[in-house]
Amino acid sequence: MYFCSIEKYMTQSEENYLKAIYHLGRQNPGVISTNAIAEEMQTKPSSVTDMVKRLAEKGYLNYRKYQGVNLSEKGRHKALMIIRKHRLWETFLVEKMNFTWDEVHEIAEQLEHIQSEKLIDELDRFLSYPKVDPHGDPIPDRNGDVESRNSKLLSNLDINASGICIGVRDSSSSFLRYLDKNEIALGDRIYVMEKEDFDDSISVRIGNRNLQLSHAIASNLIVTQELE
Amino acid sequence: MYFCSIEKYMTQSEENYLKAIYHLGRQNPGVISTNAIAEEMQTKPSSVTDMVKRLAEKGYLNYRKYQGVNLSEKGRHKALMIIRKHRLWETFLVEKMNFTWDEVHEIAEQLEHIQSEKLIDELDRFLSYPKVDPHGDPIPDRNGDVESRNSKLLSNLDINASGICIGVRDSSSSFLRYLDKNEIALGDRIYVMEKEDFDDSISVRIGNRNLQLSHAIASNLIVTQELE
DNA sequence: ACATATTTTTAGATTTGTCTAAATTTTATG
DNA sequence: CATAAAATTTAGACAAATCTAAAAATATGT
Repeated sequence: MYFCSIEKYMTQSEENYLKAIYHLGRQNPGVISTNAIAEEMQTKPSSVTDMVKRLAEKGYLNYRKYQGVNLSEKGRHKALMIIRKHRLWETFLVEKMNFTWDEVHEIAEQLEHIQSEKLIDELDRFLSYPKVDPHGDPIPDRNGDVESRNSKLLSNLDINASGICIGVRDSSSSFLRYLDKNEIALGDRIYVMEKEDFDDSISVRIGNRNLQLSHAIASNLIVTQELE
Repeated sequence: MYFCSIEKYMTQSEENYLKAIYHLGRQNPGVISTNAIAEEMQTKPSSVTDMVKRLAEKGYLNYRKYQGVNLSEKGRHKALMIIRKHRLWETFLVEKMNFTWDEVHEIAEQLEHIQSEKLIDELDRFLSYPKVDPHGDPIPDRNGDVESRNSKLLSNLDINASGICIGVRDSSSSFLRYLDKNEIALGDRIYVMEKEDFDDSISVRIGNRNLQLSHAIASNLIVTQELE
């Protein structure tokens, strides 16, 4: 458990960098490069260097010149708290405000910077302590603990295997709208019937429908690891 | 009705100035001085001049050098939309998030800058279209219309008159906590028994209790105008 | 009315977060 | 291993929002 010292608020920009660095670290454990952060943040490497120095000075990052960065324990905890806020707000927007799962990201990007621990804990209670957000991403608890799940990408399932769809790797609205259009939803059981070597597309069965999914689609659907 | 052109978002600072100018205009109709804005915003007159110029350039204010400012129709509408958001969020915090009326102001100051018309309209629906916020302040509707009410300050009621407490002029947490401690709440009927010339304090009856209220208190309680 | 006080504005500096362009360090290649 | 390529950092500039100090305009008092 991380104990918080009394400290000044971070700026929104600082919070956004921390979140980006956290996400990059999940995708690709180890040290994170300046260029990777710049791409993730849609900014220039020189801007990243400046910000990284500031965050390192404040103790959120471990940084060695030319060697890339790593979240410190303090930075990891802070990033998890921002992600907790983001995902709780997304859940709120879908569950209570009649938003669809492809509409919530941008607004949650704004709401995640609201500073009030009490508000977030009350929101959590109000939503009955949800474990995952509308995209299936796990919501960290108030201590920063995240429930880990056995999961795989649909594209990695073998023929004749099946899994329950529990999340999306890409939560862009275009991908989400594709899933809506093809009536693929979280909770659906997906059975892999065939895999095409040439383009890595797969034939699946969902309910009583057969669908052909491209690799781009299948590699962005997260399913439970189920032993057959 | 005001028709909105497609326009860039305002910064939070710009929004805060607009809101301050709106409030100053209500307190004291006519032209608003640079110094008054500086005091309201807890900043320096030179900073106000800079901002006022920008807001005037963007069409939110009428400004003549050395002559003070006025909200334009566009500025008034924008200010009302910010106030609508502020008061809806305050209502949300009290009604759904278990906040007390003295805790909500600062968080609503953050939330009022969230940019999403749909979110605000959904929030309005979710709260069943409230007419007033937890402090009794009226909530503008989505067109910027505010329900006007006949109201008076308690300190202006005559002896033997009575009124229903419908709002507070000062919503600082110290004043609100004073009211809580003395069990004075919105909706209470207050009967004026006596007025003391010397210090303008008044004796009132609320329910079956007699209370002595200083002028500072009585002049911050808003009551309905009731004819006897 | 005229000198003085007050208010308001301008000019120049500061901070945050960004940029471009140039310099430096690391990595890759022949 | 030397040199080219790529990645990273530095230096200097800019916009937003603020400040201080000085200048300009307006208001006030006798």
